[in-house]
Amino acid sequence: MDVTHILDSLNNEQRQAVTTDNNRVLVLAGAGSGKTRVLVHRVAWAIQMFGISPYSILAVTFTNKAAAEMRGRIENLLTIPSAGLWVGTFHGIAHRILRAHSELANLPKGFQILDSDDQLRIIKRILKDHQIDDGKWPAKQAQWFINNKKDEGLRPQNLDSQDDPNEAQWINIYDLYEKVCLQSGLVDFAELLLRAHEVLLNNSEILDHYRRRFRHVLVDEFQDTNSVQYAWLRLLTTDRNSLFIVGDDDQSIYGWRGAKVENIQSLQKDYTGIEILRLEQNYRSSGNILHAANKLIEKNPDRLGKKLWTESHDGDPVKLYTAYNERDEARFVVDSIQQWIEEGNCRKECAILYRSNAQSRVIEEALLMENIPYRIYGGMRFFDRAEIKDALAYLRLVSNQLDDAAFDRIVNTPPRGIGEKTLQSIRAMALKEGISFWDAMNIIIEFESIPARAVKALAGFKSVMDELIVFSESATIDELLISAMSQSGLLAHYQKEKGEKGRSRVENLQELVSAAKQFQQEDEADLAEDEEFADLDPLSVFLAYTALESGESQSDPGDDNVQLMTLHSAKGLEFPLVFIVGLEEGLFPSERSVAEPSRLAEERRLCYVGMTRAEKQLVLTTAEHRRLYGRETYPIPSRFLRDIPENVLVEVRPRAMVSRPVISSTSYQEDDESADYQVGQLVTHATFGDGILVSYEGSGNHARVQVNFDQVGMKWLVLAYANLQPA
DNA sequence: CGCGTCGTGGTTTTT
DNA sequence: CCACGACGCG
Repeated sequence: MDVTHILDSLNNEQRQAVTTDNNRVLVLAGAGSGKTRVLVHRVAWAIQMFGISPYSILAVTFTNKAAAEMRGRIENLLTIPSAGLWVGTFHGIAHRILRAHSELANLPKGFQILDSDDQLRIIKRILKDHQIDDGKWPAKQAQWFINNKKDEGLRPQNLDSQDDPNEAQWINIYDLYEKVCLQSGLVDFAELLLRAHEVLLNNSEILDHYRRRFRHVLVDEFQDTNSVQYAWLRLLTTDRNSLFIVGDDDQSIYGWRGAKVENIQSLQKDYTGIEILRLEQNYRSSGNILHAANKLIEKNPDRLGKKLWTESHDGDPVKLYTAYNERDEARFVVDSIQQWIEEGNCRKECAILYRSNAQSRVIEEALLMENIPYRIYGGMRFFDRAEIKDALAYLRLVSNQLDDAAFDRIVNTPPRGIGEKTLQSIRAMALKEGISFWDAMNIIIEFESIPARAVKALAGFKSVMDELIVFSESATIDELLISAMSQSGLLAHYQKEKGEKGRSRVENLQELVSAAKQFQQEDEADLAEDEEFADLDPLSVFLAYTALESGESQSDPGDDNVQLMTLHSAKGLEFPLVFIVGLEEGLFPSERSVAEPSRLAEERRLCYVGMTRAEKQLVLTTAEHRRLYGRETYPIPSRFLRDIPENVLVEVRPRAMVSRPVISSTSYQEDDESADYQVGQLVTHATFGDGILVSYEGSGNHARVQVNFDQVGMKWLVLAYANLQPA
């Protein structure tokens, strides 16, 4: 078979990784070195060259987006069908395993997935039910505690409070939470992984089955794996399985949510003879940008060591702009983008990256002012919207009447006269008898143990649900959804809601119906292709899909928008022009990380990730004043700026205007003609009156100043004509 | 039950 | 500063 097309486009390092005979491989791949490419080609190589069945391959990533991309690229390379190939996220695969072996996992057949929102609600309810003081044990923190322990593979019974009553209470909450989930047939995200691991661990036939099936396991973004995920991989791969791992310790930015970079070291210990290959040639950034990023990351201790190089030219130096304040910073970024566009480039080639979401606001305002369209990444997921979750909760309760979380959500949504009092009776009975809310409701209706009006309201709800349950036997998912939305009055409820908000909610509900329809046609068929999953209940599978998939697949890449996102969400992306804003101590690195070396190192990696997103131009900004939480702050420039060598960094703000030099510098010197004016200075204009000079651009006769006038607000003036007088 | 007021807290995010 | 959640009133 001709396999040259698989190798043709690869460099030597990449080719070596793709074709190595070793069945344990760790590829340390720097940013922009083609790491996913290597993984994809390795799969194609194995299939086409050695005739390995796609059936025996498991490729794992972290996000649905990455998994979809990987699958697409593999299919493009292959000349044969990829049937049976498992490409997915850790969570998706764990979920499939649990569905296939729900009895062994001790889960009801129609178990459902709990998203973090539902999880928090359940915890809040537990705290209420058991009169635990929310002030001393906040629900958010309990959630964090539980998820952390699960990520570490720890159950309540594995935990020891060491006689610390505080700790004992956390463990107690965790324990109560587990019982509620189990009783309701609910599984949270961390539980998916942990329970799948336990199923494999405790059932040797199942474990053997998957070990034999997945002879070839490949993992992308390995530096993001947590303890359970690693244990899971360990369990699945014996010395008869091949393991191909791609990762970059310098891009580990998720330590705060349980990711363990140390897993890369463990790998070398646990898999003897593992071959380590490095991909160091970068195909993304021009020389100066890469050099700056290399120098920055060099400052981190305990790196596995990698030095990226490129064949491309030096390109532009990295630019640094010291803004007067956050609005000046935003204005500078927007001006630069306008200039970029005037030079004939696209808006979508520009990305503005920030450390925290709150920073986007000022930038948005500046973009709006200039009518530049933009898109913010990482907002709310489609399936997380309240109206969508309401509609889905009806389906969840239809599918599984034990689901107390779903019951709780919709019993009075839309409002139907079931108040707090009635709910209290239901909860109290459920808690006392150890039964579900649904069953408790039925008993209360039967014995009419509450006021007649409340009984009537409950009975109304029950009859809607009963009808839906009957209808679900014969209906498709989209039919059931339409029926649920109209019978319950949910659609009418949102249709009544006035304004833009109500309109978009109704639209979203309609969108949900089409998503269900589409799912029924496509995804379900995909799953049935695998005989192990052919007999799954379609409704449960659809509901799981809505929990695991963000629903953002239909983004419109065609639109030419400036891209705004956090540094975290920029990972894996690339843009010709990148701005990283807010490079100030306390903001980036964030205040909460500076005291701890390991967290500081992670911040530095985050900065490295941001910088290596840039292809042609990288612009960094820092502000001398920043309004933060309503207070004016005077931050000092980020330490990361000092790590960038001067010979690749250019300050684009005239020196005369910098009230405090950021970087001692041989960089770029404007003539000092206009040094009469300082930012912050009071000035007077013949028609506008008094104001404060807040910002400055250019030099000499072309210089423009921005003045905030007491009477007329912010104005841009050309210094040469403005005839300003110091006030 | 819906709306208004007061109070508080406020990295990063995927599944 | 501003967004969101907890309370209380009509």
